[in-house]
Amino acid sequence: MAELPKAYDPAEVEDDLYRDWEQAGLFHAEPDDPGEPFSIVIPPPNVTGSLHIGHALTNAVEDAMIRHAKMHGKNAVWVPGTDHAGIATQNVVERQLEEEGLTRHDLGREAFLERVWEWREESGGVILTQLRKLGCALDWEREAFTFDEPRSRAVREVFVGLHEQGLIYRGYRLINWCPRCATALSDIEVDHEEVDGEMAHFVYPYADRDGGVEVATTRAETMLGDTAIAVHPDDERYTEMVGRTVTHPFFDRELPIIADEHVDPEFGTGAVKITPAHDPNDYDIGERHDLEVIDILTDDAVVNDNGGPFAGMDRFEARRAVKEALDEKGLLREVEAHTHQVGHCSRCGTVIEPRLSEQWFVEVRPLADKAIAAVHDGRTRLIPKRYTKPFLEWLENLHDWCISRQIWWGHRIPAWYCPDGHVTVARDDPDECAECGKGELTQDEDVLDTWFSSQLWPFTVFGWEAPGDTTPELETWYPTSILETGYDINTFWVSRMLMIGLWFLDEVPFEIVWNHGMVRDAEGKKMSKSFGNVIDPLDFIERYGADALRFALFQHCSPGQDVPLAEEWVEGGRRFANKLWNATRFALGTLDDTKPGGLPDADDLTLEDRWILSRLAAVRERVDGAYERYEWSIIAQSLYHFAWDELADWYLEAAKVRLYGDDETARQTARQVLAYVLERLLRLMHPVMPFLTEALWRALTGEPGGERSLMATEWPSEAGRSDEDAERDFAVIEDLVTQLRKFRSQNDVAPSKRFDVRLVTERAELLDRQRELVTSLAGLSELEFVDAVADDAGVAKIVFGAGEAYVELAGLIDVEAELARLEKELGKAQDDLERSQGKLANDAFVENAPDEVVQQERDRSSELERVIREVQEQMGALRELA
RNA sequence: GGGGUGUUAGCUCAGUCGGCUAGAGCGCUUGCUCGACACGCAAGAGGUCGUAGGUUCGAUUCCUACACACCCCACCA
Repeated sequence: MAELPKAYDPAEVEDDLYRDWEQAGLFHAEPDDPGEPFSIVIPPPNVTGSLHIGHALTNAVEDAMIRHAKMHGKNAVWVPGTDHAGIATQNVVERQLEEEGLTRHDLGREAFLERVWEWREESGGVILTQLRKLGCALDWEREAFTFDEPRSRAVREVFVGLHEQGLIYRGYRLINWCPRCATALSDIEVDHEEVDGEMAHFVYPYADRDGGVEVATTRAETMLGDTAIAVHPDDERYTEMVGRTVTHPFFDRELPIIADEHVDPEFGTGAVKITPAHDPNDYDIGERHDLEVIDILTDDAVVNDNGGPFAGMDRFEARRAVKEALDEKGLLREVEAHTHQVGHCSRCGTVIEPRLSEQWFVEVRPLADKAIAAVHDGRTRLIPKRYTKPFLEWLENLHDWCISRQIWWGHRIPAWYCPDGHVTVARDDPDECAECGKGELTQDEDVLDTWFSSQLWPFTVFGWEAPGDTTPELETWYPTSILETGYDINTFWVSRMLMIGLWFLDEVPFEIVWNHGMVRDAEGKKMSKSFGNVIDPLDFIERYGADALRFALFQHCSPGQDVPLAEEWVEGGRRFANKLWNATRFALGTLDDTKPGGLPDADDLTLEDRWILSRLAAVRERVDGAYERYEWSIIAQSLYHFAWDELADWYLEAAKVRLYGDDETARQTARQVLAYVLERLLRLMHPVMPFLTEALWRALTGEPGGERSLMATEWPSEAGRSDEDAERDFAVIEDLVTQLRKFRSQNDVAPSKRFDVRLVTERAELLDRQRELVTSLAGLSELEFVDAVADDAGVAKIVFGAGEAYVELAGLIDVEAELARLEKELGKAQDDLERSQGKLANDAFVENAPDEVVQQERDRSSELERVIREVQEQMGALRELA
C-alpha cells in the first residue's frame, strides 16, 4: 500500500469514494434481497432549497442508521426525493419574475407553471447533489418527487377517495388568509408572535336613547364589518339592553345587542363588537345568532366597497383612519397600549387576516382518532417520549384542515364545475357534469396544500397509487422502520402521515418517530439570517470534510436535544479524523505485510494487548447499547475516547516496545493485535465517519473497494475480549506512569532525561513483569524493587495507588538552575503582592471600586501569598540538597 | 392561559439503576521537534452540580416549592 500523506485531506478522497460505493451498487436494495427489511424515507427537502445545517443533521443521522443497518445484514433502503413545496417554490419563482418586472399573472397559469418546471429541472436537483457530499447512502434508483406522475396519481386517488367518503368537503369557513401570498393557509402555517399594538375603546350609541355601549378592539378597522354587539347572558349590567340596538357611526345600520355565553364579562367592558367575516369567534357567534356577514377586505387586505369612506385603504391605514373618524365623532374613549399575539404567514411573515372564504377542507376527526389510537397502543412510539403528550393533544384538538391554496404550483384540485354550479370530483378528467350531464366544465382553480402530497410519502415512494395496491416494495418496506425528523414538523408532516397511512393502508407508516433537536449556534441561539449566525454545511464540508461536520453534529446529538454547532466543533472533528488517519499511518508503517485478521494465541498476548482488547469489547458494547437508544452523542464520544485516549495515547505507545524491538514473535503478536483492533474500530466508526474510515480501511486491508468496501462489511458484533484482570493490572501501570510523569513535569525534568526509580509496592510481581513497559512509558533508566526507603531530603517520594516510588534528586534536577528559576518566580510574585496590597491599603480604592473588584483584589493577594510560601518551601528543600 | 425543556468548569455540553476522587471538547497555564500526528505529546489550573426544604446510611442523580432561561400550543375582543 502506498504511503499515506502526513495529514488527512478529505477533499482528496470523498467524491471518489462516494462514486465508488454508488457504482458498486452499495446504496441500492431490492425487495427480495436477503436480510430483515429496514427502511427509511427521507424527509423530502424542498426543491427550492439548498442544503442547510438542519438537513445536514437529519441526513447524517439517517445515513448512520442506514449504514449501521446494512452492516447488520439488513435489507436496508433509504429513499431519496424532494418536495414540490407549493407556496415556497412559487414564491421563489415569483421573486425571479419580479426582477424581470413581471408577475405570474403576466405570464398566465400555463406559462408560469412551465417556468417553474424549467427552474426545477435546472436547479431543483442541487440539494440532492449536496446530500451526496455529506456521504448519504441513498438509493438513487428510487428517487421520487411529490409532484411527479406516480405521486400525482396517488394524490388524486386520495382526494377523490376521501371525498367519496364524505371526508373532504367544500364550504364557506373562516380561514387564515395571507394577503401577500393571496392564498388561504392551514392553522399550522400561521406563526403567532407577540406584537405591541393598541386596544382602542369606542362607543356604539344606542339607537333609541342616550348613551351607548363601550367596546374595545385591537383591529379597529373591523368595526366596518360589525353586525352586532354581544354580552354575556348573565351580565346584569346589560340584561335590559339585550334585544335593543345600537347604531353604526359610519353606516345606516343598526346592530342588535345579543347575549352569548362566549363573552367573558370580566374582560374589558364585558361588551364585544361582533365581526363575523373577520374573526373566528365572531363567526361562530354570528352562526348562532344568524347575523349578517359583511366582508370588508379584498384579497390583498385593502378595504373594499363595504367600507364606505374607507374603501381603498390598506387595512393598517384604515385602522388609523377609523380611530380618527371615531374620535372626530366623539366616540373614541381611550387607546391603551396592548401586547397580543398576532398570526403571521409562516412563508412570508405577513400579518394573517382571518377571513371568510370558500375553501376545501378535510374532516380530520375520524382520521385523527385512528392516529391517536395508534399512539396510545404503542404501534407508533415517539422518542423522546415527552413529545407524545403534545402530539396527542394536538390531534385531539385538531380543526378541519383547509387544503385548498390559491396558488398555481401544486396538485390541482380534481373538482369541476358545470355552468349550473354542480361539482364533479373525479379520478379522470370528466367531460360532463356528474349531476346534470352538461359539458363545458371548468376545473377548480386551486391547488392542494403541499403537505397533502407529502403525507403520502412513506407509501407512494414504494409504488402505492390507489387503495388495495400492493408492490414488492410495499410488502417489504412498509411500514418503514423509523421516521427520523426534527420535532418542529411533528404536526405538519408526521401527524398527517400517520393519519393518512392508517386510513388508506390500515397500518402505521412507521413504528418509531425519532426526533432530533434544532441545530443552534455556539451560544445555543437559533440560527437565522438576520442574526448572521447561519452555518453553511457545504462550506464546512469543503473546509473540514464531511466526516468532521458529521462528527461534530453527532457529538451533541441526543434524542430531542438541540444541537449546538460552532466552527470549533467541526475543527475538532477534523482533528479527530486526522488523529485516526495518523494512527493508521503509524500502523501501516510498522505492520509490514500483516493484514487484519484474527487474534494471535491467547498465550502470546501481553498485558497491553489484553487490555486494549478488553477496552475494545467495552466500547463496542457501549456503542451497541447507544445505537439501540439512538444516543448519537454517546456513540461519538465513546468512539472518540477509545480511539484517541486508549488506542492512540496508551496502546500504540505501549506496543512500540515490541514493534520496535527485536523479538520477532512479540513483534508479530503486536502487529496482529494492532491490525485487528484498528480494523474493528474502523468498522465501528463507519456509520459515523464513512469517508475517513473507508479510506483508511482500504489502506489497512489492501482491499480494492467497490463491492469489497468497508461499507459492505459486517458489524463487528464480537470484537474484542473482556478481561477484568488485564484492566485492573493495566490501571496500575497507568497510575504509576502518570504519577512519574507528573513528578517529571512539576520538577522540570526534561522529557529526554531518564532516571532511576525504586519501588515499594504490593504489585511488585506485576510491575517486575511489566518493567519494560513502565520504563518505556515513563522514560526511566532503572526500575528497582525494594522493601523500604528511608526518609531523606535528597529523595523524592511519589505516591501511587499500589505503593510508592522513590527518585534520587541529585543529578536529576539542576539545583542551581532551578533555584534561579524559583528566585525569579518569587521576585515576580512579591512584586505583584506589593502592588496588590498597595491597592488594598488605598482607602479610595476600597471605598469606590465595585465590591467584586475589591474582592477580586483580595483574593489575588491571598493567592499570591500562598504562591510565595510554596516557592519559599521548595527553595528551602533545594538549598538543603545543595 | 395550557403544556414542555433546561439550570453541572470561562464557553458548549455528557453524567446510564441514587454510591469510588463529578467528566469531555474548546479556551487557559507550564514543559516538550520522544522514530503516526505541533491538526501533536505530557502535566496542570478551574466546579457550594440554580435556590430552599424533604426522603435516604448516602443525592448532581429521587420528591416538593421557588427563581431564572428557553421552546411549543392556544379564536379572550
